[in-house]
Amino acid sequence: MSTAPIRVLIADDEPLVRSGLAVILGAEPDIDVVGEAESGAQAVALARTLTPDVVLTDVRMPALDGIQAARRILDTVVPAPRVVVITTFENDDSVHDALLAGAAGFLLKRSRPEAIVQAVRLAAFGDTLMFPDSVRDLALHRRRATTPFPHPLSEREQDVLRLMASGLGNAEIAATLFLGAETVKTHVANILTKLGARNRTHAVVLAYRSGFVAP
Amino acid sequence: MSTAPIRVLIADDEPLVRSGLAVILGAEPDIDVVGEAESGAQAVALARTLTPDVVLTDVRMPALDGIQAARRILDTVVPAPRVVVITTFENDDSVHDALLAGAAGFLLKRSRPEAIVQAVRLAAFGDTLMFPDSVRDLALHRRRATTPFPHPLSEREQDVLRLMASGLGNAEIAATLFLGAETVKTHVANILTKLGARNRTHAVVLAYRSGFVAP
DNA sequence: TAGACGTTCCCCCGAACGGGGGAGGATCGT
DNA sequence: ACGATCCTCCCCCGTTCGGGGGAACGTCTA
Repeated sequence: MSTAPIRVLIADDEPLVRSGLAVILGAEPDIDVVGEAESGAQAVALARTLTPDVVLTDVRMPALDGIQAARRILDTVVPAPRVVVITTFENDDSVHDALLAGAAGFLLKRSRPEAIVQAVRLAAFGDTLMFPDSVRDLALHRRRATTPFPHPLSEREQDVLRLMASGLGNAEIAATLFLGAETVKTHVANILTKLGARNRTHAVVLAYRSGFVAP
Repeated sequence: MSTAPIRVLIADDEPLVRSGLAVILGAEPDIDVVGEAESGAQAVALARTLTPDVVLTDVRMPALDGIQAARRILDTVVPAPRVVVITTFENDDSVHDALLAGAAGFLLKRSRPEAIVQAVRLAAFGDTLMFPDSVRDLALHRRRATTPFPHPLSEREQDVLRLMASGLGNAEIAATLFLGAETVKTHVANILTKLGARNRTHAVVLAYRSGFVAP
C-alpha cells in the first residue's frame, strides 16, 4: 500500500477553512496538499496545471461555484481528478446537482476530520463515493420544487396535507395530530381552495407532482 | 483514535464469502469480527444477542433477504447497529430499497479489500455512507422497476386507477370512459380491495409509490 | 359444456366528504 | 391599540364515497 501519496487540491473562499483542511489532510502521510484555490475559476486553473488526484471544493464560491467548477474540471482536465464537494449546509439542494455533475463524493464541513480524510482516500481509490446521512435523502429523491403552490400553505396545513398524502381520512388525521375532526375539516377545505384542487385526492396528486411529498 | 475496536457481524449464505470478509476485516487491528450468520433470520438473531457496531450483510440470502433483515435489525436491535449491504451484482435494484430501509452503505463484492475496510470504518463513524460508482445512478434515480401490486389489476381497473390518480371523481371518470357511474363504483371498490387501500386517496398513494403512475 | 373471470349495470344505506357560515384565542408587526 | 394571520372548534346541509348485495353478457379455458 505504499505507493505515491494522494495529491489533493483544496478550493474554498474562506482561508480559515482552507487552512483547516490543509492541516487535517497534510497530517496524513499518504496525502499531499499540492495547492489551494480561493475561487472556482482558480480551482479550474490550478487543477489544469497541478493535475491533482483529488479536488476538494466548496459549493459556494465566487467566480464559479463548486458545481460548475467540478463540471469544468471533469470536462477539461486530463487525467480527470476525482472531485469531492463539501458544503456547510445540510439541506443543500446542490447535492443532487453535484453528483449528476460527476462529483465522486459529497460531505459536510462539520464532518469528523477522520471522515474527511477517509473521503479523500476513497475518492482516490477511484471506485467509491460517500456522503452524509443528513443529505442522503436529497440525493435519493428528486429535487424538491421550492414553491410549487400558488398560495403557500401554513405549517398546520402542510401537516394535514402530508397526512392526506398518506391516505388518511379526516378522523385519522385528527387522531394523529390530536385535533378535533372539525379543525381538520377546516384545514382540508383551506388546502383545497389554496391549491385549486377539486377534491382531496386531487390535492394529494398535486402534492406528489409538485414534490411536496416524496413518492 | 485508539478506542474500542469496531465490532462487526457478517451475514452471507456463502461460507467462502464469509471467511473472505472475516479475513479481510479481522486483519485490521481496529476491527473485530464478532459473529457470522448464514441467513437473514440468523443475522437478526445474532444482531440482537451480539449488539455489533456494524452489520455487513449480503442482499440475497435464504430465510430473510438482506433488505428485510436490515429493516428488522434497525427496528428491533438496541442500540441499532449500522448496516452495510453488500451484493454481487452491479445492476441490483435493491440499492434503492436498501438505502430507504436505513442501510448506512452499499458496496460490491468485487470492491477492493481496502474499500470494504474503509466502508466498515465509515459506517462505524456513524455519519457517512458510501457505495460504488457503478450503482450510484440506481440510487440517484427513481426505481423504474415498478413494484407490481399484490393482486394484479385488470385492464379496465388500471384505466380507472389512472384517472383516479388524476384526481377525478367517479362521475368524471364515468364521463371520460363512457361508462355508467355504477360501473365506475364497482371498479373502484375492486381496486380498493385488491390493493388493500383504505380509501380512494390511499389507492392513489399506492399507485404513486409503486410507480404505477409517474409523478 | 360448465366454470372462471372481466365488464357492465342496478339497488340500498351508512359514513365520509366538501361548501357555507360563524367564533374565540394566540401571535406578530405596524 | 389595531388589523392580519393562523389555529382551533362549532353549526347546517347536500354530495360523494364505499360496502353489501345481485344480475346480465361476453370470452376464454378446462
